[in-house]
Amino acid sequence: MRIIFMGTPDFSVGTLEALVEAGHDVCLAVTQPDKPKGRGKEMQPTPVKAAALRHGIPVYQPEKIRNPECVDELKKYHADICVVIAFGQILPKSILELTPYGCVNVHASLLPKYRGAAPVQWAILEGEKVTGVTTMQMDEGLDTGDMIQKAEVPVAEDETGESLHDKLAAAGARLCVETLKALENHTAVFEKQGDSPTAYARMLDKEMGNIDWSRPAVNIERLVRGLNSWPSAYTHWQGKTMKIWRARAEGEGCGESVPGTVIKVEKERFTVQTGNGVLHVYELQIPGKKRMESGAFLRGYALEEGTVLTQES
RNA sequence: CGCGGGGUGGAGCAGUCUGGAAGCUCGUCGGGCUCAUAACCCGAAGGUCGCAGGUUCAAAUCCUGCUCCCGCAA
Repeated sequence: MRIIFMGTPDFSVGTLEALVEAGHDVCLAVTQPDKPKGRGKEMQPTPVKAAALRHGIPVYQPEKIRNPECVDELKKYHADICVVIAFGQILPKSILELTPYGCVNVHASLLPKYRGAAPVQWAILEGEKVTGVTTMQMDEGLDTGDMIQKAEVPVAEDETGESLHDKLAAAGARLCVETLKALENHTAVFEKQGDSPTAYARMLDKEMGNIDWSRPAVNIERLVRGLNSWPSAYTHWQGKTMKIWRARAEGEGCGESVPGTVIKVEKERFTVQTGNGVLHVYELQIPGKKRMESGAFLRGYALEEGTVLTQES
């Protein structure tokens, strides 16, 4: 099929390449404008743009896809279908109806669960054992279109936002190719979503990673895993930000110490009291340093039992 | 030129302000103790102190340039 691809971050790249690989004619890649990024605030192409350029696919980066001239631009390509995956802008009806097959979206959850911007991480934060990807025929609602196909992906015990992201990106790429095949063969079955049983998976932000030690340890562990590798869970120690990269919850009960207290320091880990249960910390990072094992941290810095980690710096 | 922290044996740190023999906690290797050990005791190896230049009798330490890493911000 002749495809207009719309996507922006890493998550989209695998699907773009799978479509090319499957022999489809990707005639245009629509992606967000370049933005200054990184420490030197240098302009960086989006991952989709970089991939498109590698494949010799034209790139279009509208500031606002809603502008009428964008629709005119897209019309020029006479595509059969638009494939949208993590594009980052809401599409107007005129674009949804632009091509014969309309717009198909790959969403990183088992819809109707976790509609919204960060379904991957929210599945971990909510403690899901299974999640997946869903393809759907887009409509004007946000992630509310009729579902076409799904693929389940189990959530591992030690799953992180990043590891799950990679798994789902790969699963989404495979599923998308399947879905296009079904559409082409007219064997696709559309299924209404109904109401979502979960809250809207709102965008992640840095503040979410600030650990509230009064919460249950299992929830904090999910926060650590779900927000790894971005934006990461963190706490404060000696006025410095301490990112927690790897931790495990254990037990129940609130103990005698206030939540956030380091109640035990061992050779390769230390243990923090939470509102319910304790959290063993295995890997962390402090400003100016790379991630390090707790053991390495404890050898170089004096972390004493009784120290309290706090939400405020 | 967005703000800031840092590069010291294999790991994590101290020492830098107030130049003057490389330190701490571990790891590794050898030996000992022990039923045994991630425990304890004894000993050993291992470092161009990120790179280059400068000042000095003398530089990890002061000055200049470069490079790599990281936190914040986006």
